[in-house]
Amino acid sequence: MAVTINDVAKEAGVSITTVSRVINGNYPVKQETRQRVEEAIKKLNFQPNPIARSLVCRKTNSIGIVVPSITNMYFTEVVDGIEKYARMNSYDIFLNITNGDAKAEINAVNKFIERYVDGIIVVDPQTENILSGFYNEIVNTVPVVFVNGYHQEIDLSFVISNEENGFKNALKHLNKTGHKNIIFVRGESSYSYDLKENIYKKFIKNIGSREYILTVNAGNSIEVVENTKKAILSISSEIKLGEDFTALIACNDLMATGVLNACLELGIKVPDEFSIIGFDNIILSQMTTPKLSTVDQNMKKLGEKSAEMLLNYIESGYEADKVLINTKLVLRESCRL
Amino acid sequence: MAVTINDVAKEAGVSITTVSRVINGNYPVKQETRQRVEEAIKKLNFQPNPIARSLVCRKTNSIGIVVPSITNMYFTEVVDGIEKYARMNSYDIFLNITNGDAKAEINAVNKFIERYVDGIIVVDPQTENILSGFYNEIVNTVPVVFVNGYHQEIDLSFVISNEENGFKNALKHLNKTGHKNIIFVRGESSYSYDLKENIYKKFIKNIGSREYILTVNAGNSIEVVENTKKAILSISSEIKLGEDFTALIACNDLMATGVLNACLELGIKVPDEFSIIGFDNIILSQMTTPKLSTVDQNMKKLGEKSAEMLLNYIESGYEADKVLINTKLVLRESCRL
DNA sequence: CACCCCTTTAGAAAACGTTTTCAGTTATAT
DNA sequence: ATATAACTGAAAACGTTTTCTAAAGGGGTG
Repeated sequence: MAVTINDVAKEAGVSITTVSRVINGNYPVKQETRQRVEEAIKKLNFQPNPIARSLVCRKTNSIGIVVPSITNMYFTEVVDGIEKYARMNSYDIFLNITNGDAKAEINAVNKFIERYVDGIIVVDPQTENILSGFYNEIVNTVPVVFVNGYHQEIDLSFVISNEENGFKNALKHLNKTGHKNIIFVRGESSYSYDLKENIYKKFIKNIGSREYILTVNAGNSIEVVENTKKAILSISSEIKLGEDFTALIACNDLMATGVLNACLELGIKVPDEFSIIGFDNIILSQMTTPKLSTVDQNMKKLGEKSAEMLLNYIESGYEADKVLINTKLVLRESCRL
Repeated sequence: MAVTINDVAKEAGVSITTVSRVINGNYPVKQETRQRVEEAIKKLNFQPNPIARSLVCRKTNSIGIVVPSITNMYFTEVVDGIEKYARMNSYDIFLNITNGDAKAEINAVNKFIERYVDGIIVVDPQTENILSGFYNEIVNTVPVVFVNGYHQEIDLSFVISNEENGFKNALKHLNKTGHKNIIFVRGESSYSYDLKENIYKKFIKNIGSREYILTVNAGNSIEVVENTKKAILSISSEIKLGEDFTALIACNDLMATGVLNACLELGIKVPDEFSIIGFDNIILSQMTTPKLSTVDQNMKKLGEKSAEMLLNYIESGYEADKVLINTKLVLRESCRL
């Protein structure tokens, strides 16, 4: 069927060894011979079978990426960053979506290992899998890098967004522009939510103002927006938005959008009467009216950086490391300037 | 390093042939022998090397998916559908993002073929690649199915969303709920936009009303929303929204969102003064206030169906075919009911 | 009962398409 | 002349599946 190295060798009148050498250029071949081989390759349009290659070299030039969801604009940008970097460096990528299920995540990783991928990136790993030590074993077999997720005192490789910094800046901005009482909205349970809540509490205590934490039910992207909107609507009788509290900071842009939708429905003017700041800077944040002020996590860079680390590990060996990606407050229209 | 079929054979005291046979169950093996082998496999935790397997069987149990963008909620759901179906049937998926570049699409397909994927799904193929005959050659090598895109008189396999039907229904609904003058907004050039424009024109002529076609510049998702908003804003002096025209139908939900944003800014009440219907039913359409009425394309099903077709081709041989997926008008809050 | 034929079961070896090791020959430099 | 470098090929290796060959067992026939 397909043309093999044997056909080329025959055509050029050399051994397959020589053909292999001119292909890989890792061994001296006489100029004249090389030329003959190259002509044969071109003439027959020969392309080395990567499978045969993989078998002997134990290298597949592929990486696996496991991600909780792909209908989530956050992850989508991370994956985009990974894909671009990987492809630029001629790695192909396998995709596996786990729906945030811990078992599914483990299965995905094991499947990738069986497939002999050269490396694995896990976006937002399940905390229990990190803590169980599962990955500490895996990492002896194949390099793994994680994008975000729980990483305290864990000897694994992470690319982490500097959420503290960005979140603190958002809080500061709100306060600097005259807001004292600021609502905090978070989801049910996640390392990142806890992190932000702690910062929020400390900040509020520092400026001596009133704390208000709203926890909304998780779910898919649509549900997050919906649930947040409902939650805001339901507290709006108990608490006067725009008076008792004049600002709100949300753990992500979906929640912020939900808040915005609630304000629209309640007739509360954003940002004139009420300021909102989201987090992440997903594309949605530029599709609302007013456009959301938010903290840019640079998901694309998170993805690129994780891919860069992974490829380095593949080439030069694995060694646990953590790299921090800066976040940046981006002021748009949903808060005072 | 890893345990091979040889280790198992030695452990069980049989030949590798026998081990292979109990693994694949394609040849009679004495009950007792089988048991011994199975125990050895379990004891050593043997997993056949898929690469060696691929080399001899010429089957990789993987499919390639090429998609213009992954930060586009439309494609994202298609990919989600494909991934789920493929994984359920134990195929792994390779992902390649082309950014809508025709050359990149060709490269992606060629790369996948070099990798010996068992099949390829191309989402929204570039019309020029379809017309050039490129794929008609490819299809002799490996099955390919397309999701949407140009498909007139083309002898290739498509899963197509029945856009005509859904679009017509949306138009009818608008007219039935008292709208006569309806604006049509489309992007620059695409088979699907042309299709809808033709239906629109015919419909408007039929009901004897005034035609107004607004073409907005393409770009990424954010730009589409933005450009549409600007376009609406700029025609709003020339044309009285809510008076001259009381409704609008857009070629996709991003455009519809842009329109909605413009109305919000202009103080035009949706749907009381102005009705909007989008197209696609991407998640964004449920995140706006009011929620967008739209035509559901069931992208997930498009993905699933294309994967189903592809796997059938892989098992039973390729044969060009077209299957139509129904669309459905979903009425929410952005238009009269 | 001996013989033959067929079925069941099993292994040796070839094949898949590469890379790499080993051995060897020729040319070049000292 | 000799050591070294440049160049080449045969064969082993990677880990499977599959083909080919064959032994063992069972049942029917003369």
